[in-house]
Amino acid sequence: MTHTTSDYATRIRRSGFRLTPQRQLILDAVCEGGGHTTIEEICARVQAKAPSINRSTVYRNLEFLQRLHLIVAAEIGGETVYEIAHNRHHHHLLCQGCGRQIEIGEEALASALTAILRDYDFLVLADHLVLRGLCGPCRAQTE
Amino acid sequence: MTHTTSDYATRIRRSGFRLTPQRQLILDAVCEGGGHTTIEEICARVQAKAPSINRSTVYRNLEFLQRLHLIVAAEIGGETVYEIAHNRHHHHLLCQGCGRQIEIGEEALASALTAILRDYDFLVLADHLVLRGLCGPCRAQTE
DNA sequence: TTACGTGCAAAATATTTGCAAGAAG
DNA sequence: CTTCTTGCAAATATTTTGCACGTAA
Repeated sequence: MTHTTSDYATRIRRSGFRLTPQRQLILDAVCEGGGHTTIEEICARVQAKAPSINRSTVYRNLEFLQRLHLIVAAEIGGETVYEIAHNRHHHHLLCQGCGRQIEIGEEALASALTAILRDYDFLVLADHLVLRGLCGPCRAQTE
Repeated sequence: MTHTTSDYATRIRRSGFRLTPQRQLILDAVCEGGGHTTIEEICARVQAKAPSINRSTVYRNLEFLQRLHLIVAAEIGGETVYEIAHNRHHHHLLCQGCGRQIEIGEEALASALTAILRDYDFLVLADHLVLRGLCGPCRAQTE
């Protein structure tokens, strides 16, 4: 969940791009989100530290950081959200009751996806899926 | 995949709302999409038949038809898409190579979701999931 | 006849782009 | 120095809203 700045710095420079304060702050902002973070939240965090940073810079860099696979995007309820890229593929459980996010390894769905490959001749590439539902406490509360 | 107008008409009227030509055309447009249809496609189809129908009417009615559970929405790549509501829960496989859509029953993921309930005490409610990947022919082509 | 719905236009949001000035390497 | 980046502003794109008029039931 944490990111060591130097690592990212190296990867950005190695790719022939520059590590600007803006990029660091945007990366920090995505990281601080813990799980999924919206553009709005990213802008807020970034501009709290450096108000002069423009929205378009945020847009451009979120796309840039995705291209370098330093962050990944997912859709939740029509909204694009971002998080720091893990090496390990994984998915998320998002509780509609309390908003809690649970991260699960890709193995949780692996057998189902294998079955789909077998039954439908279709290779699912979807990493980083968001599955919505209800966690135990919230289900108990609803009943 | 088809919808009998009278059935929908009845359901709309029973709920105390009106069946307008606009609503019929919008419902038809969603239906013609076969699988998932974007707002843009819906507007195009609707306005081909009745150019005077306004975009805002389309927006309003897509929301309206969702409330009545006559259509359902899903997100693909940040875009909201619509389709006629089935009674049967199901998911979609979307080929990133050729754009082909394959519909799969909910049972394809059932065991995985049951395992998630057991392992994480989390009940996944996500019906109508969109899984992206590559179909057989497209995988063969890529290699 | 009576609300429910629609078209229109304008407002509110969200995202993208061109360009000159700034700065990382 | 070089050219990648940024900020700014304007252009686009997308969605929502208010309101008077139209119409389904």
